[in-house]
Amino acid sequence: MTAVLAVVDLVPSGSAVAYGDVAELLGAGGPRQVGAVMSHYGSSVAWWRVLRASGEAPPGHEVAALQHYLAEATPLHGAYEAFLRTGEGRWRVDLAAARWTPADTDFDLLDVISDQLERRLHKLSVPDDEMTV
DNA sequence: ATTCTGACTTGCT
DNA sequence: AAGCAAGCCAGAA
Repeated sequence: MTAVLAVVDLVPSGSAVAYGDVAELLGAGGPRQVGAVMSHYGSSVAWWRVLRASGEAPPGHEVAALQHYLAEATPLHGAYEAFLRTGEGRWRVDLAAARWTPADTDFDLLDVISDQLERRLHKLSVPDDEMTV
């Protein structure tokens, strides 16, 4: 799960990724696994930057998420104004515009992260000097 | 070993 | 645009 959180940490302010994207970058598990991790340990990272492929915020946290989106100017769709006032109305993150695309330097980090995960799955040891990243 | 469950996705009405 | 059925993956019961 630390691997999932590590990836979320790489997502920059103002952008976002889908659960499935994280799984893909990690090269292991699926969207549901990522969702499971986020529901239990997400509170320690920028959880609002990980959402459904449709652009909908995580269930039960749409209000808090929306405020973050507005704060960091994340591209949005729909009537979020009304939603904020009346709680009515549908809106979503414009994932087409907000989706995070890792840069070269990010891929290096992702490699290390997925590598550690891989080895953990094989029950092999991970050297101390690689446990941080 | 089997069944259930879920911060998921996709494809088809 | 919105709902529904299936597929999918792992952890829990």
